[in-house]
Amino acid sequence: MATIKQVAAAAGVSVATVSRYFNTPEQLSEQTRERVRRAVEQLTYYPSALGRNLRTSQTRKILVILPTISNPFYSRIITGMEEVAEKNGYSVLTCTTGGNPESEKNKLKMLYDRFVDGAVFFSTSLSRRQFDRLALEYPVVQCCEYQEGSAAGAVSIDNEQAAYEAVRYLLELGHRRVALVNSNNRFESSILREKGYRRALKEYGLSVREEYIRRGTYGFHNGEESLHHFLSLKEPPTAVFTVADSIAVGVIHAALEQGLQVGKAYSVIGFDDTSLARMYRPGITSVAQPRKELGEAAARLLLRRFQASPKSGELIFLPHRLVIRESTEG
Amino acid sequence: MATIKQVAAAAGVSVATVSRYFNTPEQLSEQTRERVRRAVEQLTYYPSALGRNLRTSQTRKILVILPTISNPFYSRIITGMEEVAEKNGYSVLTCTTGGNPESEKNKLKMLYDRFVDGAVFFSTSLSRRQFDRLALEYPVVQCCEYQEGSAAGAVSIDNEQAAYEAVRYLLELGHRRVALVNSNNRFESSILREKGYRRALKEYGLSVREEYIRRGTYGFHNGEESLHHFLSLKEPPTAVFTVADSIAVGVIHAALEQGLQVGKAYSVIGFDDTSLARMYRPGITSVAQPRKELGEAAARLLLRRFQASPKSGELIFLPHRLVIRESTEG
DNA sequence: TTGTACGCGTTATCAC
DNA sequence: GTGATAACGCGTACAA
Repeated sequence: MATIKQVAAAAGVSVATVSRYFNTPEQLSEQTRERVRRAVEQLTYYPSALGRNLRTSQTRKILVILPTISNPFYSRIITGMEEVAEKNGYSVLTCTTGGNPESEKNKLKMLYDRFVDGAVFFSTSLSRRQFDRLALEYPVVQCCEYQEGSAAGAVSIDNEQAAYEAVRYLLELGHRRVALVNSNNRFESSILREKGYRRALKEYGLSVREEYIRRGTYGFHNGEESLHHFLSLKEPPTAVFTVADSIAVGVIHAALEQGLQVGKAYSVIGFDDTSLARMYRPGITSVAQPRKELGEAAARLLLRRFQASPKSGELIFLPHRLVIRESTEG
Repeated sequence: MATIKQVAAAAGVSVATVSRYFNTPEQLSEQTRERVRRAVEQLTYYPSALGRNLRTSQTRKILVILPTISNPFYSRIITGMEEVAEKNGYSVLTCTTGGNPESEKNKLKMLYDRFVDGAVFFSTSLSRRQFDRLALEYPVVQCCEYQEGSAAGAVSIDNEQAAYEAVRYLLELGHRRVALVNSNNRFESSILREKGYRRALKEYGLSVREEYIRRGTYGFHNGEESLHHFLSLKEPPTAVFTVADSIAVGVIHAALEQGLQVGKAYSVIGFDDTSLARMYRPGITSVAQPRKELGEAAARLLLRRFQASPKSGELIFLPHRLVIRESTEG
């Protein structure tokens, strides 16, 4: 690897001039520029980020911390972030925690040791307190989740309202026995979606039956098992609202196997409107989040924190919408 | 941000001692260790990667360059890489190119400027020549794809044989009009899978009909459109081998809409055995790759290159297997 | 327009 | 066991 020194020597100029060649080439005379150009080419020199980062004390890198990349939901969000980031001279790096707190702690080190300038979190296994402290010290924002009152900004849809509307739609369809398959984590989104579910029932004068509420993973199996559980009840529900398309697929899959007619008579709603919802048969009615916009907003929020220090955690809500398909219409 | 100097001053020791506190604490006396510990805590000091990386001229980071994370296929591969990497003190960072050559070039800068120690490629938009040059200069390996004779090592399944076996399975089922829906890129995997397809037909004394071969994206739509094309032929195929589960879903979706009985009579095979193949109805017969093992092997390959310089590109093949489901059995 | 010289935060070498 | 000090590669005042 060639260093700036070697290039300077080869070009017969000072290292400062070589540095200028890359950073403010217009300051150089045509001649010098050419001489440096040749030396650079000759030695195939490329300026080291190691030196530059140390000198400027920034890396121009943003870390996105994901629970997993197995969920295609994240893809477009990240694309959105990237577009905004690159437009501002930043690169986006992603890493996954697998939902493992240990692993997450490990990734945080990149923030502590300044390997990246800031980070975007989705879900986090940090406690509210821990995350608050983190947000106070490092540029950090949340996407699709948020801790109220944290110094970290956040971008999200209104999960309570979204769930409310989804369930209301089922009620409008005539269903009176509506179940919920939630996730068993303590994420704000899960709590809020359950809240929305309860509000809709209440509004229709229906009481919440605890046996209609299931909590588990975001996996396919959670859906399957939940359906079997529901069918084992004396009064099985006739509609199911789930907090993920993958769960909805599990529910529908199992329902069809049991000979249920999934559609208007037996309705199922998913969440996130992933490609799964579109491709499955029947197509799955699902709550769509504005993914690209979520990513863009999150990136902008983070970039803003690089400039000014946090006034207080800015909270941005973006609109969701219910995409109707055959799983509630067929 | 506290620096090592400030900590040294606060603890009344030299910076060297503070450094030792983090790197070789056993070298310090109980006393000193305690004094440093207190100073570190007091100032909430955390060693900067910027300084360390410069000094050691390594970052202990591996970059994984993906076309997209929307394909759940990659998830377990990356998990495998991470396990091996972390066990060796490396972290895995991923970034996506969206298949965009421009974007890929951008990510390569992280390699050039030593922001990461090495990289794992899946598909690449670099030409063979370009990739070869890259591999000569930087620690780089390929996963699931490979360029024969490149200095970069690679881990992959035997795509030709895998495709051959899949198609042979369709032939054994009695099909004589077997179509292929390939991708339209020039990746080695696509070329080899087509080769395998042709070999199987040949072995059964069947001629390859060009109208039975379609090339497009890995998307759902490619499958749908391909099926419609096939049905427009005078002699439509009765079985379709596709190079991705998402394509297979498109084919099946469209086929069912056309009233075809997908199963033994009209068979479809996918590739990669993603969760999609398991969850779709009918379940999709698919060629499974040993994902975790692919990731582990790729990581090991890269780590080895960090030690010794490339003898020549090592090529590792891992076993695939055909997972039979209803789309060829129902 | 160009060069000199310092410092960014760390680790490694060499003394003591 | 501990301290000085010289790198690492770069950017940027400041001087020329």
